[in-house]
Amino acid sequence: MISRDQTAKRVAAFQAVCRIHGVKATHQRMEILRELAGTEEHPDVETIYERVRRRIPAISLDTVYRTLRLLEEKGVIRRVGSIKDRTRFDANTERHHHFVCAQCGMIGDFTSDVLDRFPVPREAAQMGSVDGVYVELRGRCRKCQMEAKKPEKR
Amino acid sequence: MISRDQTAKRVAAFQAVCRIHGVKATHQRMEILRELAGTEEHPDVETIYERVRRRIPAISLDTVYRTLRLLEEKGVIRRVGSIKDRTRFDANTERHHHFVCAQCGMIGDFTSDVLDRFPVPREAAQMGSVDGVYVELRGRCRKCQMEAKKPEKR
DNA sequence: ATCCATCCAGTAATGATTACTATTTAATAA
DNA sequence: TTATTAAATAGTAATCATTACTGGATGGAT
Repeated sequence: MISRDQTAKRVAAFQAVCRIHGVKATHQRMEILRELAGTEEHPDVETIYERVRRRIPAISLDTVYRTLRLLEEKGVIRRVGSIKDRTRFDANTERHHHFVCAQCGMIGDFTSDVLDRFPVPREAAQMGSVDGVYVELRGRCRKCQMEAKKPEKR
Repeated sequence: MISRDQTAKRVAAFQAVCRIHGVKATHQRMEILRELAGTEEHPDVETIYERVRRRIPAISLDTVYRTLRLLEEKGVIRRVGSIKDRTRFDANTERHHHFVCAQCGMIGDFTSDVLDRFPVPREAAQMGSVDGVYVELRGRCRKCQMEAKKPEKR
């Protein structure tokens, strides 16, 4: 669980970004960010929509999409999860990487000094300038491993 | 460019896979794989479709999608490129990683001993079993860098 | 408190991918 | 080689996530 302080900090940071970029810090935007900043689940758009709806029943799905695009543009959040159909989001912009369960889609954060110090190979450097490294470990999460072992459920 | 030998080898390997798994090695499937195995471009579905159409004019887009799914299931090809909308494919199943140009979508292969030896952090290992590591370097390719420098084109 | 550019709700449109069905074909054996 | 049959294909419709559009609503500077 993310601490209230941490969540509040991220929301406050967004308000600062709004002033700088001249975009409005509306109720909808704050709630969407608050929702994302308060979880480690890396939710998808539909999930964020459902949850924000509990606070703002009339909010539209398009607003959620638009807001997430805006937040990403401003560098406040990031898109996570390769290949898969539904895009998932992360309000943690500190340097970290992801473990993804191929079965249930669970995403977990981890850090790695090795990856942080990763020297770009000459071979790759020759292709162009490198802005970032995206790393994803793929596997089967603990929970899915357990369930695979005891197929007692019918 | 991929050598004819290499391409032929990949196609032959697929025929073997077909016999083992009891799926038919049809003309369409062979041509789709031949197309993908003969390029280093990591093409998307539409591109593969257009190219195979030159050899099999009546082929349907659905067949291309179905075949690529099949090839991926059998471990003959891989999906590449995170986040983006159009999925791209790679017939090179040897251990390697990708450089992706955020501007034009160019994808290049590279290898890295550091990444191949990457020890899964305890933190990540606790989340579950790790099957694979997906690494992607994101940046701007040489060509796009050049074009950005001389904005003479109107 | 007012004004106006920006934003939002509701809904339609888009674009990639998948599903469906009647017809064709690959693979096996006679 | 030909017959047989399950599997594969072509053509097209359907689906699903995401994006676009529009008239009405709202944040925030004055």
